[in-house]
Amino acid sequence: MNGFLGTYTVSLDDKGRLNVPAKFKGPLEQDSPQLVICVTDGFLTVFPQREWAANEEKLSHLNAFDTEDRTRLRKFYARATECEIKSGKILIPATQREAVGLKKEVKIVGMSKTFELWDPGRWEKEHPGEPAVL
Amino acid sequence: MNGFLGTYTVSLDDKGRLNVPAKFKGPLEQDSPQLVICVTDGFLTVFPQREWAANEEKLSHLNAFDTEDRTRLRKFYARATECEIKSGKILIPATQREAVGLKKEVKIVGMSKTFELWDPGRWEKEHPGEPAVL
DNA sequence: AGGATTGTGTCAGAAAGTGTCATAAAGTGT
DNA sequence: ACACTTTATGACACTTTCTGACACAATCCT
Repeated sequence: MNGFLGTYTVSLDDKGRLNVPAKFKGPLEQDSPQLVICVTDGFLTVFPQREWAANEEKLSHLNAFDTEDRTRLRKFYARATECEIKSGKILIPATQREAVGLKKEVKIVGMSKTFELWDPGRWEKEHPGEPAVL
Repeated sequence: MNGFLGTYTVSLDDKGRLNVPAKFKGPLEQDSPQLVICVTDGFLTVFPQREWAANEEKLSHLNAFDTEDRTRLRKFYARATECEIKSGKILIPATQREAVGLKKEVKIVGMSKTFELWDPGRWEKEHPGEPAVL
């Protein structure tokens, strides 16, 4: 498997659940249904459990007793939420949807080890050169 | 399990009890209902029993006869209180609520092994870059 | 002791999250 | 091009969680 590739437009259901495209289901569920969704600059990044753990590892040198380090840790942890795929769908917490302006339609962008969720409008604004269908 | 992640806004009830979000209940109650709440710089840090013990361990090399070390220890111990989750809620002692200005609304910020309690106003002031909803 | 304050358990209604299914749409093989 | 399979959508019923409130217990104070 080559990880998450490609761009899809999918819809959120009435409760804000993302319908995960079939191509992403495999890689996502293969090690565990757990995943972490993190607010990044204007979009959401979805980390499969294993990948999140790898990133967390990189912060292990920071000292939770140090005020500055704590601020750095907070930036990382405060914006994240643990989620799960259930029945092929992922519930995106309302706060996170609002943080990046997700409405009914969502662009899913594969980034190999992770993937991103964008509001189509914002995606278009930040990637004006991209082919329309993507 | 990834520890405490994410930011939630919850309310204190009429007696100052924190409604612990469902996602935090598991990790909090798993080893014991005991926890320690400590006044840090303008917010409260909540340590599950086990995590508090681990931190205490790290301070064990400090020398209680050394003036500076004693100051450091005092910072840690004097500001802490032992609490418990009961019926899914944690009673935050009035002195601690007042120390960091907690009113009806409280921001809960996951920090992996621990989590923090902030007054929303203060949080906003110290983290102006954060997405508004967080 | 009596009264005030603080702490605890519980519950009902509202809000948010979850499972399932029917239909529609897209993809596949012949 | 056709029949068939897989995937996506929207809807609904159901469950869990959150909130605010109340009643009661324990503690403190004078």
